[in-house]
Amino acid sequence: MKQHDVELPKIGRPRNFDVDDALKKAMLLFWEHGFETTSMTLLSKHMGMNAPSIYAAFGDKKSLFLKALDLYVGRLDDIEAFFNSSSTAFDAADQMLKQAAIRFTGRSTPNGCLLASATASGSPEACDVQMVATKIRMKIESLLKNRIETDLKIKLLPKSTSAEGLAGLTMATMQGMSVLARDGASRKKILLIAQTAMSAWRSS
Amino acid sequence: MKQHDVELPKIGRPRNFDVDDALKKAMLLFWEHGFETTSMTLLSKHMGMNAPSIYAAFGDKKSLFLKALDLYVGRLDDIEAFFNSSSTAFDAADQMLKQAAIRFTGRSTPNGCLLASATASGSPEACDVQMVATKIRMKIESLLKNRIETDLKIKLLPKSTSAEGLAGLTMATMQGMSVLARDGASRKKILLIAQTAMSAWRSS
DNA sequence: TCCTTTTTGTAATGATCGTTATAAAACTAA
DNA sequence: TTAGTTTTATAACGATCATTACAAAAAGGA
Repeated sequence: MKQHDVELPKIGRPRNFDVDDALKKAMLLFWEHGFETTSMTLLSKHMGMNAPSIYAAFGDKKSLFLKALDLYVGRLDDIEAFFNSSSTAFDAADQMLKQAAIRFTGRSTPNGCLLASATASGSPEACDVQMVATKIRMKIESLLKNRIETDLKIKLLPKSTSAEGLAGLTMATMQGMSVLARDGASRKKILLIAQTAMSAWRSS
Repeated sequence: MKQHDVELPKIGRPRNFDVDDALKKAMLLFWEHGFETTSMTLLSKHMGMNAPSIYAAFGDKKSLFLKALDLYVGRLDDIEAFFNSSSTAFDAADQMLKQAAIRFTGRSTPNGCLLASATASGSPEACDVQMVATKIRMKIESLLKNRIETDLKIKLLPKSTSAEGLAGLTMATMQGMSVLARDGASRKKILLIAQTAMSAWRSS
């Protein structure tokens, strides 16, 4: 899906790069090396653009990262729609973990989760970037918790179920799977962890 | 516990810093900001030592980080002994998660886990430091898996139990709890996640 | 052709990075 | 006091950081 929020000028020297392609390459670099530990030099090299072109097209490094993060996460509305269209909260969480396991162990992408690792640590100057990642995680967890509470209301889950506990465990498992994936764990192993986490739903 | 691997010289100008205290301060900084994103300038300031003193006492930044990591993790033999002295594998994992939850939400320490966040991302030059953290995680998981298999042999756990799945889930949960703790989740919340994760043991 | 507009490539900016050369300071031993 | 040893503080090192000034290049419109 192309981004058409930046309309191309009709006159002037034409660009010799594709905006979406360049952003995707930036995303992959941030995914692999993190926000602060990916240098503009490396970005410039892999994006096939000189630094001034990057700044003209995406703004400074922080803006570029936030755009890359958006590209990685996708629209939160879509996640909400996915949760709500799932037949059960269990299915929603199960599918999310399975898809995460697959994404974290892709052959043509870095291991782990961009959201989990790219801003896991940082200097004091980058704390606002960390806060953006934090807000995304909290939003996803909140959406999942709401979905669980829906099932609780219609007695699809036992009354003893802790929506906060299950939503929190699901998020923690997902972010933890990222760490293990970065350590080199196989897709089979990560999928097994996801499945094992879901077994907590049957006896909480 | 003092480190006595470096014996003090009897002559020469006396040091005006305490080795263990300085290392602890370095550990706290790495814990909060990560390996690459903690500068020598910041370390120097908080350790109360000039850069040359740091280099003389601890070696370069990488050596200092590895010593701080050792101080944080403690002896792996102790972890193994703790696992083996636990009455069950379940208790071992439960205690580990509970203690982690408490450690990740300490009032006088940074949130989250140094091991999880300090090397979560990094430039290509720092990949050997990441590998050290990876090896520690894999070792702990291996010890836990062995402990689970012991219980499996004496039928303390159902035959259908996946030692790899439970050990992996426990590690993933722990590392994931670190992310949520860094996001500001309360100790109560992190403890609830730990407890919820342990419920997977009752129905795997 | 010339003007305007936009992107390009090059090279530079000041700041900060990790690390170290140097010499004064502070101690013990003689 | 003097010599020897170690740590101190200062200041510098070259490298790299994110960012930008500048001018040539490449297009459309006149």
